[in-house]
Amino acid sequence: MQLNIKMIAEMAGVSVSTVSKIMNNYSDVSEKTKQRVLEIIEQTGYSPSNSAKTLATKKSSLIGVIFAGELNVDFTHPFFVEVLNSFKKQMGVLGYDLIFFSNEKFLSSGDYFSRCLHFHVDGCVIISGQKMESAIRELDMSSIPCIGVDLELKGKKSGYVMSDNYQISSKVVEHFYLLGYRELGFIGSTADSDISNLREAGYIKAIEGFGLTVNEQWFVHGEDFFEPSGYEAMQRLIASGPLPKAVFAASDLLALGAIRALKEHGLRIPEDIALVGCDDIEACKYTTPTLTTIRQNKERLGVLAAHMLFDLINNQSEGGSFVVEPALVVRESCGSRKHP
Amino acid sequence: MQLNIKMIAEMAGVSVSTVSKIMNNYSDVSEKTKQRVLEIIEQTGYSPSNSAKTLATKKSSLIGVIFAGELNVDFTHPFFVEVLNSFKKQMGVLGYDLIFFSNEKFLSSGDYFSRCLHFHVDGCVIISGQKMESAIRELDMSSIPCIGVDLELKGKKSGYVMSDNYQISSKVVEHFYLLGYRELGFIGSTADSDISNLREAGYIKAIEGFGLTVNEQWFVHGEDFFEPSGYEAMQRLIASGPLPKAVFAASDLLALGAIRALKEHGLRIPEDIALVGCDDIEACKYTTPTLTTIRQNKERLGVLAAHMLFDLINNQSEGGSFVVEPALVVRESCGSRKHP
DNA sequence: TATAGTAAAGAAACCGGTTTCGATTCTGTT
DNA sequence: AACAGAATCGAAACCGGTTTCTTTACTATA
Repeated sequence: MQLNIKMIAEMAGVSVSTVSKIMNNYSDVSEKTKQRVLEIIEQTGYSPSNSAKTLATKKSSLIGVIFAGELNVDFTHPFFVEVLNSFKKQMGVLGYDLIFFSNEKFLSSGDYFSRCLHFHVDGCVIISGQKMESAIRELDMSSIPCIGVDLELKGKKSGYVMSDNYQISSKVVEHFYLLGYRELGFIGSTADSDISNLREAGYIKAIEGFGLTVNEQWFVHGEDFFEPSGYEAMQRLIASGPLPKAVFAASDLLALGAIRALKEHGLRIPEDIALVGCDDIEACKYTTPTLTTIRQNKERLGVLAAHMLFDLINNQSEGGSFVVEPALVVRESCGSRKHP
Repeated sequence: MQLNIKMIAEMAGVSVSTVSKIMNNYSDVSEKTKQRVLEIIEQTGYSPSNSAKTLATKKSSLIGVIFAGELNVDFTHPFFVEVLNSFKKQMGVLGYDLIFFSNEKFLSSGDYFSRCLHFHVDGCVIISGQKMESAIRELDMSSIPCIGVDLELKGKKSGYVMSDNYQISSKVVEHFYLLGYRELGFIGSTADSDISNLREAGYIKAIEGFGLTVNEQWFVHGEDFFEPSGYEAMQRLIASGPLPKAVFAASDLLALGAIRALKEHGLRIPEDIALVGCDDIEACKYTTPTLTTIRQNKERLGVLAAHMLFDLINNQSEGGSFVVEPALVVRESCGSRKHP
């Protein structure tokens, strides 16, 4: 038989209510009985049933984690997974556990909202590089506290965290500029992605800010943020005529694919073309040449997401957003000498 | 107000019990009322409270996921995370969701068993490259169905999946042998790790099986399975005298670290020393030279783990283990020509 | 000593489901 | 028409907690 509150009450010779009060720090219980009961709880290792507690209080201490968007983003995604890791740690410290919703087909059109109700989650975090689907929109607009990671949630009980994408792009352009590169290209994603669009817009703005001209021929797009798209995009760039001197890829995986394509064509990095990625995933350190990239502070993104969600759950904030400053990580893929 | 079974019952003009019976496929309910109620459920999008259901049935449709061991293994681990991904997908298809236990300090000595009871999980999966801790042992011996990934669980309601580590090693040795390498080294981990020990034992056995001699000077160990340990282990190997002609690293990350050390010393791969890793993580494709490695069928490991756990939960099996066959992935790090 | 006020504890309703068991209605048979 | 048996449905107890409200015991004050 499972240990329950009634058994604890009997062992201590008190009522069930008294035990409950002790576990929830009510004040109307004498110090003496409190100690006695706590000792029994300690000895027996009693832990109250989460279901019963949730049923009674409508609070579950559970945070729902949603990988939104069509496939693609899951535990194997090198960027999100690090944010998630930090988020999980921080949420654990705050006393919450994480529950992951399966988004398999058999779910009625990925109805995240009703799953949140089903599990009585206190809040949830939505991870996605893609534009909003309607199921997410519904959740965003609901009364369930939500935090988006790289996803702009606007609901009254929602917020989001992301890196400063404009600044990402401008740091890249500045780096290129100072090294003497003037003919700049871009590899983005056509996936319905706010992130890609923001980075591209910022990139264009920064180029113009430095008084350079934007050549749209050097702007190509893969269908997502993964390696094969980068390969394929660079193939097109190579095929389409004279190359830019430097290219910014909106993700490291895109850059990795681009490297593969360049190598196949016997082009040297950075002598023939310089390259900067984005995300600073592990693999950047192992390529030849090693990949200059933008480091997003994933740990901080996770911690911020956790704290924002906590505040939202406890009505201590009104939502909003946090933007985290990126950092340029200089490695070998842009060379070091001034270019003509 | 939250939609609940009573409201559905009222709307349909039937009793609560009838609604419950319909949702649980009882037979003593007429087709007519069944259709009427189902229609209302459909329209309203009603989804029964998991807490209430769990409280009443003691089944939660939740699977606990535990990252065991001291830190180190978490969402960012390139191997486990892929197994987990496949596991999650399969478990989703089987109708379960995943809950991740925080293993933060504030938990009384990581008492996984009581957390399982707390959440009424139907079963759990334990992921770890390290030897058993007592908290895991307790869970293993309990009546809660458990599956270990790379962790030998022996309890009556437990099972495990792992790759055939002996075969991993023997495939590597065979590869070395056929390419003409005779002087073989090994980089393992001193972490209390069954995996490292199994691979090392299998490696030695295979070397002897080919009639070669084992030189223990060429067997070095890092303190874990990560890149810095590989770097540091290779440093020691280089410092300690004449090098072997080929080295098997018990993980790709160890191999990556070894590559870094070799490059720093101006040693060429594979001309001066050949290298094989293990796991086939993404990064293998991006190193120079690309890394020959052993591919573990992570997807299959995840699927097997899911099905074993499902059977265990439904009393359709007695536990046991599944061993998955590994495959050699030949890339550039061993060269291709026969060595003298 | 009587009384008011406070501290401590418990009874009971409630959360939203499940499940047993008894009641009622519907068949078909003689 | 009477009745057995099956089909259908609902009442109520239960799961393990929380919380309100009442009761009881104790303390302090006049």
